[in-house]
Amino acid sequence: MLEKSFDPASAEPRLYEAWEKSGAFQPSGKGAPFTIVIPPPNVTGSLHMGHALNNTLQDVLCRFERMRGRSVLWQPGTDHAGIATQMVVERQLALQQQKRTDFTRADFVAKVWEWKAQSGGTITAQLKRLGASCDWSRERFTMDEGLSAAVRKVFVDLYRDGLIYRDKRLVNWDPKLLTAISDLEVENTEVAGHFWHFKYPLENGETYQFPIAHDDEGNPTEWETRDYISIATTRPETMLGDGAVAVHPSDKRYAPIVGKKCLLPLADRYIPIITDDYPDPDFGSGAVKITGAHDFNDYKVAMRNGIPLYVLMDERARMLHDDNVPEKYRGLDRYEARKQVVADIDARGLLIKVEDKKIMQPFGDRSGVVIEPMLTDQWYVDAEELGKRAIDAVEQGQTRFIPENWTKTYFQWMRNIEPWCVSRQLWWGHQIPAWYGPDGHVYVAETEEEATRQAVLRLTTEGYSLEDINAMRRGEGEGPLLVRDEDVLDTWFSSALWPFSTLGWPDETAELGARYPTNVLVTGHDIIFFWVARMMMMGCRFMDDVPFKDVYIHALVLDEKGQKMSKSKGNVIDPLTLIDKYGADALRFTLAAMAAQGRNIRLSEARVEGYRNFGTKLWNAARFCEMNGCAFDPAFDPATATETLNQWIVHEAGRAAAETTAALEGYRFNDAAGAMYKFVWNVFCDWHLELAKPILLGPDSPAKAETQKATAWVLSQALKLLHPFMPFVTEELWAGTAARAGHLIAAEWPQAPAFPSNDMAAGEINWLIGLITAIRSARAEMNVPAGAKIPMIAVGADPAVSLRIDLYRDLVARLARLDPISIAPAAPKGAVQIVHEGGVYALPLAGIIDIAAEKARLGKEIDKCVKEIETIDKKMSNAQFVERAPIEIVEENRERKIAFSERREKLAAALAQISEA
RNA sequence: GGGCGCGUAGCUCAGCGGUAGAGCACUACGUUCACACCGUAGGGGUCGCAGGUUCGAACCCUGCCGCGCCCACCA
Repeated sequence: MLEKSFDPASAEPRLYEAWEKSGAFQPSGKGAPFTIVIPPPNVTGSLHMGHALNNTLQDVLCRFERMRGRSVLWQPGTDHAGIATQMVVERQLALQQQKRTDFTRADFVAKVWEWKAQSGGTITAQLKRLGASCDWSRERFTMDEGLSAAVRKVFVDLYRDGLIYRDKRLVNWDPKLLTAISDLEVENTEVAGHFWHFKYPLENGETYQFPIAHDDEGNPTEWETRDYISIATTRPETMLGDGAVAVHPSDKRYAPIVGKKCLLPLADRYIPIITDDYPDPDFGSGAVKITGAHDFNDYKVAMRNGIPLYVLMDERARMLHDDNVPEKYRGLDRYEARKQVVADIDARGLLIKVEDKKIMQPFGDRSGVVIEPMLTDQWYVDAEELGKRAIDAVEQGQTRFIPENWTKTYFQWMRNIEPWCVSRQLWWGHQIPAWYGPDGHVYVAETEEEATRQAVLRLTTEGYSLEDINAMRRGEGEGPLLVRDEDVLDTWFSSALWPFSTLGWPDETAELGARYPTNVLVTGHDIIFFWVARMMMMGCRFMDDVPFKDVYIHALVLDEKGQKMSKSKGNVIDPLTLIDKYGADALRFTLAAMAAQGRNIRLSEARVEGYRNFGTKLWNAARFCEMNGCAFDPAFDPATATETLNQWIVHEAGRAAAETTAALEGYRFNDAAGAMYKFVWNVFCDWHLELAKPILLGPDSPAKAETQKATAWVLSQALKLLHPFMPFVTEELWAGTAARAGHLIAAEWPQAPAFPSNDMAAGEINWLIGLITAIRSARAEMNVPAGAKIPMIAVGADPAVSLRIDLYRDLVARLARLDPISIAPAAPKGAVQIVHEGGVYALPLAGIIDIAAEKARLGKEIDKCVKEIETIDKKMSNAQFVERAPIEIVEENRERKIAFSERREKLAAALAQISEA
């Protein structure tokens, strides 16, 4: 016996455990492989709405394909999330008044592992609550031994081929986290700032004529004598590191002083005035100060022109104690230094003006502090070279993006790609497999032994004696033989290998052979660059093939007002709260139903509630079946059904199945969910069960037996079709409605041939539904009390209609609340008349009928017909339309016109009659 | 500056060349034995604006007006 209602809280854990125990999450071994690798959530993470959507969609696909007989592997795992995880642990240390540097690196890393062991399972536990059918026996972690080995191998291999190299150049430096970060980890935000205009005096009191007024043709008409060059900056403190002032070569205003020198105030150095294409003569003064060591643009100009770089700041963005920095600024924070510089410039009478200005400022996406361009040694991946094949693969369609427009985003980035800075000055992560020898040479190898071997070999040829070398190895030399690079790799480096490293690479495992390329990657567009592009590069390079055939890019989940959810805004909707309140099925169905391609999801709780109600509806339908002896009979063959009603519902179920299947094949999750929603609620519950009631509640008969079986059969098909979306409630009903051998999760997906279509039956039942609806509508408009039974007369029914009336008399009577139903040649006086599919049906309400209301109703109906007819006439009278439109369309219009005309005539007759009465 | 996307019923959104749709909200009615997390019926839209293509446009094209996102070095 089914309970009165479904209780997700108790059923979900129980069902999940049963699935896992049954081995359903593991690939079956039969059927073609279907593989998805999960976008590994951060170990530090907890489930947010984005995860909920992402994993719901993956689970829908996995369950769908599993039921279709594929050997499904959904590969789970988590990401070590370098910066994020290190920050979490450091925050915990801070609570105990400790900091990372109180520990040795090894001890700190051990602490992180400890933390991971304790709390790292949070997100996977939460994924289970969602119902994710991952193969947990294969769970991986980006820093586990196998994946770390893959990382080392990839690094060494790329290094050997010159695709990874060490270089000193300007990087994005995070002065809070004290590490370099990649371009992608920088968020440029517009903030209110200032634009300071300074005078740099010319050397030796030199002067020149500077135009200050122009005629209509742009020729100067007025000049002033200047002994300085005017520059403007948003970052005054960097002026201390200027190496030159640049003007555009075509800028005539400055032509007289190009090649001369000006004084760099405060630093009291002389710097050259040079030309370069970079300055825009129409912006600011047209002259740009060049601070090569602290600005990306200036760096390029400095490189091109051989201008020296003056490094001003330390790793915390404080002014250096260094010759480059005048004494009074040393040790100041960059913003303190800024104030001081402006004040000092002003004091010297060199401040021309200060403007308010919106400026784009770079912030670290994790630290939130302003990023400082810094000249440091870092490791870089040659993304341009690796990107070539990744671009080709998408151009040639080996990987396709869905929706397709994301290919454009992908190409745009890939075609303008910059070297990828992969080293991070952190402790938590994959330490770079590079060692430095006493000669400063770098040895890159998968193991220290190998690096040592290389070092020994090289040093011997360089003239080091074996004795010295061995002394260094023993630690008895002047220093150690090798010192390992301290840096770790960008988290995305290991993530980039995920599709093959989790399948066993570099070992040639069976999975790797069978499952790479994986079928589809499901992810959000926010990590196309971070992750998708990098997987494409690494996959093409190391597997010689793309990592996935399809990339399904899903929406972002926003709040109901369309705002990004964020803790600071306080508009975060917690998926677990919704699961607690409405069940995982309701949340899943909501997300799937709203996952239309190319659109963001504005989640509202009302919607979740609505789909919870849908689950309840399904549950109650199943209870109804149970109470009425609709027992599932495995021997039942829908093709043998002889009852029209049963033929019809099988036909309709088949349509729903086909629609759902096609939608899922095309990643149209919303259409798939919508098709099932409509079928279950508006077809199966609203009509099939209602129409079946008289038979089911009536005496035993072959028709009743067939209806019971057909109804149970259709319900079980619906459970299958809904299972990918609502796995819990459907699984519970699967077990609760019949004794079955296996779990629903392992059942076979309904195939089209199982649903014989039957247009005759469809036509008949749809006629019946239309008639009942029309009568109900008329009753309501005539204010007939809902409970009142009234007579109906089928007027002048032709033999076919008479037959149907006889056949469905009881049903119509029951569902439209009629008694009796008769057939007569003419309508009685004062009756409400309904026109439906060419037939006229009269409700004799003499006495109770509101004649005015009925006239109004008929008038409205007639108006509708007239309007339709007019529209059609307009089309048909257009010779061009008849000539050029497809015949089917013309024919369709002709038929519609006939139908509307007939309807109008019958309504008009009814109106005439009621007017007489 | 470049790119992507969105403006359709009060709200959230489907539809994307041939009869304007759903959910929620709203109104009226309902003690019909699965379900009030329900049932029945209903109201509500010049599909942002203006042109164009077409026999026909919410849908295709162009421009404009709003809104959002991503990328980018204007000091």
